[in-house]
Amino acid sequence: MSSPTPLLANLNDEQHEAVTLPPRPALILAGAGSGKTRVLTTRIAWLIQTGQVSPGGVMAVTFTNKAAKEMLTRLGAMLPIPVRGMWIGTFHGLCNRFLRAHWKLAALPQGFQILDSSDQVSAVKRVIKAMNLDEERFVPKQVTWFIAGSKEDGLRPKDVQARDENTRTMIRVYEAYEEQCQREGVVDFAELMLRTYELMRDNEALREHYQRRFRHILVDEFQDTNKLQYAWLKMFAGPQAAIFAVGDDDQSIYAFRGAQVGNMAQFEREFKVEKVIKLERNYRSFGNILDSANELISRNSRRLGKNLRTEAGPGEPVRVYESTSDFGEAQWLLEEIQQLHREGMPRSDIALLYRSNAQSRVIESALFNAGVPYKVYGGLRFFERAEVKHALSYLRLIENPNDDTSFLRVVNFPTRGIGARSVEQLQDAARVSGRSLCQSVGAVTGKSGVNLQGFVRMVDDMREATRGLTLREIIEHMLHASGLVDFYRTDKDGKERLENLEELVNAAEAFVTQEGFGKDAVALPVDEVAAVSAPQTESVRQELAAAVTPDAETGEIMSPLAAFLTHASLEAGDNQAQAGQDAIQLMTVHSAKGLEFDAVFITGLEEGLFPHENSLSDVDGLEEERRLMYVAITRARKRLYLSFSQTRMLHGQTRYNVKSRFFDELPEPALKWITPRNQGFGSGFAREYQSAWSRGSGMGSMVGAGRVEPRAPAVVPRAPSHGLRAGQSVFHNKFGEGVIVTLEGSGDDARAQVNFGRHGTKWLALSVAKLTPVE
DNA sequence: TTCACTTGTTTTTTT
DNA sequence: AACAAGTGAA
Repeated sequence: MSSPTPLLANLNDEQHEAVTLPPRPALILAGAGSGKTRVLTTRIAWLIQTGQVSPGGVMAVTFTNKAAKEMLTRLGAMLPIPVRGMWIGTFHGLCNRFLRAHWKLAALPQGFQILDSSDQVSAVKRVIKAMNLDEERFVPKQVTWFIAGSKEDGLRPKDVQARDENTRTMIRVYEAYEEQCQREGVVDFAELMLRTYELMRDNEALREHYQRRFRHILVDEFQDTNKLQYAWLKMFAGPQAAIFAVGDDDQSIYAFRGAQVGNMAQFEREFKVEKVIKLERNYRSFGNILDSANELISRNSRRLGKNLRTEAGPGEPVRVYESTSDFGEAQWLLEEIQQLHREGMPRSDIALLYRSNAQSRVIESALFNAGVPYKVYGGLRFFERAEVKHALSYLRLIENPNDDTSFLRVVNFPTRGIGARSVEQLQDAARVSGRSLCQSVGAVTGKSGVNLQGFVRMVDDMREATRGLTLREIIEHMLHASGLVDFYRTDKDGKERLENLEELVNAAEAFVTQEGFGKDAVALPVDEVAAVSAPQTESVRQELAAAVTPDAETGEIMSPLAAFLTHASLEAGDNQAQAGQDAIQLMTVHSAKGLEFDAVFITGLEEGLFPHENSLSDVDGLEEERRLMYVAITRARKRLYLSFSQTRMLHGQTRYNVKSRFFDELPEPALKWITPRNQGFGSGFAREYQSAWSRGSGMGSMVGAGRVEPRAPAVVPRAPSHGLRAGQSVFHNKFGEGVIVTLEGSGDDARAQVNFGRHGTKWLALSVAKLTPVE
C-alpha cells in the first residue's frame, strides 16, 4: 500500500483484506458482531476514494430499509462527496426505482401501486371467489403463499409444474390473479423483483446498459437471498461486475420464507471465488457468550465453518434459570432487570427475547404491573393499522379508481348502505364486462345501484376537489369527505384511531419535506439520463428520457400522492413508535437479528417452544431453530440469561414442558445455574424449587447441589385412580423420561399425553404403556 | 344491514 | 386467552 488511507486505519487484518480485495467476485463470511456493516461501507468508500469506481457504478443491496439507511448514514460520514447516483437500497426499493424508470417497457401504468401482503391476500381471495372455488380447500393465505413462492422461484404460471389436480387449480388462480393485478395496475412485492428480472433478461439494450454501469455490486445478508434474488443479482452483475457478497450461513433464519442458504456455496462455486474471507474476530461479546454460541452451532451439519473468537476475556458466566411457571419466570425476569438497572444499565440495553409473539403477554403484564417501561417490537406497524389502511385506500382510489382492492375495502366503510349483496351484484357485473368495479356501478340497478353510484361520485368529487392541492391538503380533505373523521369521532374507542389518522397527515408532511417526495421515482431516472448521456445505447437513453417526461396534464412526473402511496407500501413504518423513553426491549428472536444489547434474556427455552414443535419433524427445521438460538445468543454483549419454565399457559391451557435440548448443547463451564430466589409474593404458593426432574440429563455443573427439595407444583392437579397427574415426570422404556401433559378418560380408556422432549409428545394408552413415576 | 353470538385458529417476518 | 371470521336473528 503506497499511501495508507485513513479509511482503513482501524481495521483488523481480516477486515482490511476484505475491504481491499481486487475487483472480482468475493464472498465474505462475516460472523455475528465481526464488523460486517463496517466492512461493507468501508469497501464502498475505499473503492470510490481510490478512484476505482464512480458513485454511479456502485450498487449496494440490503433486505431491510433500516440496513439501507444505516449504510447510507455511515457512508455519508466517510465520504466528503455526496453519494449521488449510487444505488443503495433494499432489493424491492431498487426494483421500484428501476420499474419507475422503465414502466413502459415493463408494461406497467406509470403510477402503478404496490400491494402489501394483506392486500395481496385479499386480492387472491377475490380471485378464488370469482373462480367459484372452495375457500376451505384453497385457503387464500396458502394460495398467496404458493403464488409468492412461485414468483420467488422465478416461475410464471406456465412454468410451474402441475404435479396434481390441486396444483393445477392453484396455477389457474395464479394466472387469474396476474391478470387481475395487471388490469388494476398493481404489483405485489415478488412481482417487483420478477418483473425487473424479466425485463433485464429480455431487453438486451437495457441489460447492457446496467451491466456496463454497475462495476461493483455489494450484497448484505447474502444468506437470506432467495432463488430469484440470486438470479437477479447475476443479471445485473453480468460477466464483468464484481459482486461482493457478505453473509453468515449460521445466521440464516429465513428458510421458511424461501431464503436459500445454499446460495452462498453456489455463489462461491459459480463465480469462482478464489478465497473466502472469514471475519471471525468478534467485537461484541465476552468469551463465555461466544463459547456458548460456537459450541451450539457446531452441532449443525453443512456449515461453511467458522468460529468466533474474542480478545475480551471470558466475562461473566451465562446464567440459567428454571422456573415452575411462566408467571414465575416473568417475576424473575422483572427482578433481574430491576437489579441490572439499579446497577446502572440503561433499560434500552436490556432485551427480552422469545421465540413466538404469544409469549410476550406474561412478561408484559409483569413489567406493566411493576411500572417498568418497556417497548414491544413486532406489533402492528403504522401503515398496517386498519384506520390507516382505510385512509390509504381512499387515497389510492383518488389516484386510480380501478384499484378494486381499495374499492372493496372502503366501499362500505364507514357504512353507507352498501352490503354484501350489492357488492356481489357489482362484482358479477364487473366480471361479465371485464371492467373494474368502479366502471361497473352503472350496471347495478335499483337502490343498490344508486348507493354505489353515490360512492363513486364521492370519490370522483374528492379527486376533483383535491386537484392541485398539496399532499397534506389532499389527505385532510379526504379524511373529512370520506366520513372517516366523523365515524371515528363518534366511535367509542375511536380516539386513538383519530390520532393515528392525524399521524398519517404528519407522515405525509414529513415525506414531502424531508424526503423530497418521489426521490426514487423522479430524481433517479433523471440521474440515469445523465449517467448514460455519454457513449451509451441510444435506445436506453430515449427510454429513460421518456420516463421522466412530465404528465401532460399536471406537469408532474409522478404525483406526490402516488409517490407517498408507494412509500407507504414499501416502508410500512416503525413497528411501534413509542416515545423515546428508556425502556426494556421486548421482541422475538427473529426481530432481534442485527441488534445487540448489554444484557440479553432468552426466555421460554422449552422443548416444543424453542425449538418450536413445528420444526422438529425434519433435520433442516431443527438446524434452523439452532441457528435461531445462535442468533439470540450472539446478541448479548456482557450478560446472557437463559430461562425456561416447567409449565406455561398456551392457547388458554397449561402445558407441561421439558427444558430445551439446547441446554445440552452448550458448554457446561460457561453456564451457571442460578438458585431461585424467594419470589416474595405471598407464602406457600410461589416459592420456587429446583426439582429433581430438571437435573435429569447430565447437567453436572449444577451449583449448590445440596438444595434438592420436593417440587411444589404451581397448581396441584387432582390425583385420579391410576395415580398419575399432569405435570408428573414419568419414565417410559422406549422414550425415556417425559412429563405428563394431559390425562384423559378413566379405567381402560385412560390415556396420557406425555412430552418426551426430543422424542416428541405422544399419546399413550395407560392400559398398554408402562409409565413409571419418577420423583 | 347490522349486531350479537359461535366457531376456529394460533411460529418465526421483510418487502 | 385473544382474536378473526362466519352465522343467524332482528
